[in-house]
Amino acid sequence: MFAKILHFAEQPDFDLLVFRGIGARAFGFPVFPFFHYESKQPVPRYNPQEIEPRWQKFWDDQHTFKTPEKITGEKLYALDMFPYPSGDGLHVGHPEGYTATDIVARHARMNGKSVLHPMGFDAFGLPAEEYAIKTNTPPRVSTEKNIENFVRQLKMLGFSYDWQRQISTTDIDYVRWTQWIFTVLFDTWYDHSQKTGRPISELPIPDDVTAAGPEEVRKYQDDFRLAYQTEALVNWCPKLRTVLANEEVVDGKSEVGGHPVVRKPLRQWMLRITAYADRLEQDLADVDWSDGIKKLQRDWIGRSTGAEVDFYIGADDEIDSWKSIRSQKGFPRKPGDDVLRVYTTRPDTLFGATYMVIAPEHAAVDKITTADQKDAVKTYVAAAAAKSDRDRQDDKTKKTGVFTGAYATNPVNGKPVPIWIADYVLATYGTGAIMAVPAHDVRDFEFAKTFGIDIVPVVSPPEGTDIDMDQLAAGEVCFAGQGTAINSGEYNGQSTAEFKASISAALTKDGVGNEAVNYKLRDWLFSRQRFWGEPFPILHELDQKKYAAGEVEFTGAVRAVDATNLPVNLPEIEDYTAKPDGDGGEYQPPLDLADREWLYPVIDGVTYKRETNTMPQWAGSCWYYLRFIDPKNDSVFIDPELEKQWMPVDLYIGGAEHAVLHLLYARFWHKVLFDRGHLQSKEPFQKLVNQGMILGDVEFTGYQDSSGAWVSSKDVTRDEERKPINKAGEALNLIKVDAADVEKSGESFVLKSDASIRIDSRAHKMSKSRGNVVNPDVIVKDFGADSLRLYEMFMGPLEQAKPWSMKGVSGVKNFLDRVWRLLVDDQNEEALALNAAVGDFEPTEDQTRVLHQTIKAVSKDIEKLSFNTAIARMMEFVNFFTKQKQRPQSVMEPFVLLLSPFAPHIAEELWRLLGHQESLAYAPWPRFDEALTVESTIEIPVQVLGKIKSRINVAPGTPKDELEKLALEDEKIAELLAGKTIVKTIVVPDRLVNFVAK
RNA sequence: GCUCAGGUACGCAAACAGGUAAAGCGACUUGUUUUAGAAACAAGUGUUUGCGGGUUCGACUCCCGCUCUGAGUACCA
Repeated sequence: MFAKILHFAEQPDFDLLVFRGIGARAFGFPVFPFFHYESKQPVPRYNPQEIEPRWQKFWDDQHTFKTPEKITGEKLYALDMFPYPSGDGLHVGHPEGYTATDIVARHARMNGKSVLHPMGFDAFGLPAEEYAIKTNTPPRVSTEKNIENFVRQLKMLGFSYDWQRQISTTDIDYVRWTQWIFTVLFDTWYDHSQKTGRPISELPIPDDVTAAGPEEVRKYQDDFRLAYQTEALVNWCPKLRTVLANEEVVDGKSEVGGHPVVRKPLRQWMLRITAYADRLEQDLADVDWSDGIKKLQRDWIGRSTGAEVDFYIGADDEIDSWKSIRSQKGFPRKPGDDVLRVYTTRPDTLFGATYMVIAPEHAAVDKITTADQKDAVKTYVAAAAAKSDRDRQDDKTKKTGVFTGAYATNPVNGKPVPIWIADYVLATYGTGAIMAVPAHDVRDFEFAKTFGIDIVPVVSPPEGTDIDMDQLAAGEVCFAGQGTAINSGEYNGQSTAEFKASISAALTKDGVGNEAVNYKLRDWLFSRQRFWGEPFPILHELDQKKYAAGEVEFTGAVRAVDATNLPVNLPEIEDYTAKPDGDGGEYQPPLDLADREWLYPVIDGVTYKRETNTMPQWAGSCWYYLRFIDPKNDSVFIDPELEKQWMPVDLYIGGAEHAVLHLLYARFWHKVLFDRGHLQSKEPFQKLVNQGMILGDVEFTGYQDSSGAWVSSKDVTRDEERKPINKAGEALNLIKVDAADVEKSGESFVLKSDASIRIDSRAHKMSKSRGNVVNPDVIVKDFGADSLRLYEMFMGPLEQAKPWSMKGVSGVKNFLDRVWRLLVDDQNEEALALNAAVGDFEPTEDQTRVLHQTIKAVSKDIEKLSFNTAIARMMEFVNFFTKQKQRPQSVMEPFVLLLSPFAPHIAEELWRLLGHQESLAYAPWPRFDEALTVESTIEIPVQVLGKIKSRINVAPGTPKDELEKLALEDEKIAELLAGKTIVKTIVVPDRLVNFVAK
């Protein structure tokens, strides 16, 4: 490659500066010479730089891809996961999914379907705000600039979006409806008995609450809303000055920027997604997603069933009265002060519960701790609070804990069990307390071993398990599986399943337990202390007297902004770099910098303070697919009639990184809106496909020690910071090795100069720091948009991760060049003219067959989203017809149509050359005739004992007995079978003949 | 540790309700033509499907075990 470049650079008429600028310096990879066509040269050579912008302008001017007003016939809603418009512009990963949906959309239009294919931008979020803080530029300004750049790049790739429908989550008009949906969530409670979300006004209020007055009623209602506030222990990132969702914290550090995260209590808005957990899980059955993604979502929801059980911790002499009250009144909704409530999936092991553990953050910690344990507990709890999630994780195998000094009573046998505090119990799951059964739970087992607590086996393993019964009885091993009950009084002998059922019934009868369901899924922490997000449409009532006196104090009452007063715009901020501080030196969100007029609105004479948290970036992406259907409506968020017509999304393509959160959140909102009668579709995304990641070009990496000697990669390990070290523990240097200096040896690569040195070969994720990022702008400039589209589809299966290869791009460019020459007279320098070989010929039988085979294969492959094979079939077509002296126009035309969804610009250009004045965007998709795809003769193998010995030529569809006869007549076969007896003959028509002979 | 995906030529890949292994692209070799260089055109090279076993007339495809790679996840009681 370098030789070429130098050669080129020596040319006096070659623009060296341009070359250097685009190539080696700016982007760090070689540039292929053929993009430097002189554009003065009019037409004969394929020149995407001239063709592509021309057709893009044509489509734009003609509104070619405008969504039809009314659906006629079938509809297709093809949707891409809209991008965050970062300042870096489009990444080559974006066009992969976008090209796939574009092919499907274009193909559907040609099949007469009504197509909705929109694009928009998910434009709230941290980077714009970080940029604002750094440069004091309003985020809206930089965001709009970035969107403009994204639109330019997307148009440059020739996607058939209906640009009239472009939206951004930051549009004031869009924010209005995002806020409106929040008010719906705020106004909704989940009725578990009817399994639906209902207006808060329909929430039944218990009499004692009503009697306590309107204030109590309000609090009761607030407890049930899908959007509610809580004082939550949050992941606080001091550097980013915001709270992060659990999902945004990776290894105790912020996902964005990698800053340390600590835990801190703060008032937060939460969304009660857990109320919908069951429906989110069950309705997965109705959608057409891969099993992998469904499983991912199911695991994330993490439904488990078991029982809640109360352990008595009150005064010993009152236990009998407690028991009798419980057996009369039953299991209360909220546990009282006299019990510790636990959640367990194994109520059948209750007899083996030899101690209890509560989380360090559990509310009962202070209450139950005895005087002599106070100091130890205090120390432990403080240490646990200071520990990051990362630290807790690292110590996972080492169990820590402290005894509270208190005991509870085991409800099944009345035995006292000690109560411990340990951080292996999570405050946020179940009830934050567990009954510990060390004989049958690995974690409890480790803990009990560490602290010398009794281990009582109560489940005998079934036969066939390699658990030693003696060891189990001695408390030396732990068995977590199912089996038969022992040491469990009257329950002895029951199987785990029977026991679960019978004990649950007994606990319920005594009022000390209840069946319960739990989820790993937690409620969604929905507020951020940031500027660049949707403001909450929420007003906090102020104490009016104190406000008049200049003090700000909340009454606790909260109301939503009336729909007529939406949107709540973000206030103008003068200094984005300022850090607002509250009265007590507490950190305040940036919106507290707003002027008083914005901050303290007066409604009906009452002064409120606006909520100054903002929504997370997920909010806008939760419903954008609905707005695309009706983007300009200013009376509702979507016209129900249009929603009915277009929903659900028929094909949704995007990165696997959104397989869990975005999809779960969007489905949740969708279901709430459905329950409240605003939507008619139950699920938003019918078919979902995750594209694989595009990795950088394959790199070879070797290792050298400090003396510069090579170290084979099999002798390299990683230290704690994942830096490479050799066996002696010395740090090693990573050395990039040129592909020319390595060769394959067995399964791995070795240095050519020293075959004992193994070299790592791997394609890495594209990243700025690695310097292997490929910029789509450059590819379009060098090869054209059609080549980029075609290459990204040709690399391999859509869902698979694949490495980028510049040589591959030139391969598909070469294909398009061949397509061009197939139809264009490249000798004619004067004007664009048809190749002389193309004409009004009658196609030969072979030509017809190749055409129909190609139509068939390409059509099927598009339906299967198997674009790489579709392209391969078109390459075969071109290889065949390049050799044909006569290329019938009636064959060339359908081929151009087949190519058009993949490479629309060149196809439009050739379509026009073939004499059509209209765009081919709505030309009917070519049909094939099955009969014409059949070969006149086929060659089939003849096997003896499963080994191929000969081949015979027959007409397709030759019947079995005929085939057998022909095979037997074959000379070689006859020779081989001579003197042997045929035991069995297998004949598969059109496939093979196999003789089993002895 | 667990879950999932995957291992086919030098690289990317195709075929898999079991039936001619390598379609297609790149790489490589040779030739033709044109050439300042590239390009174009033509012909050709390569291996038996990660390893071991099983089922079968027949296994890349199904089953069992192992191994390697990648992704996700992490005490969820």
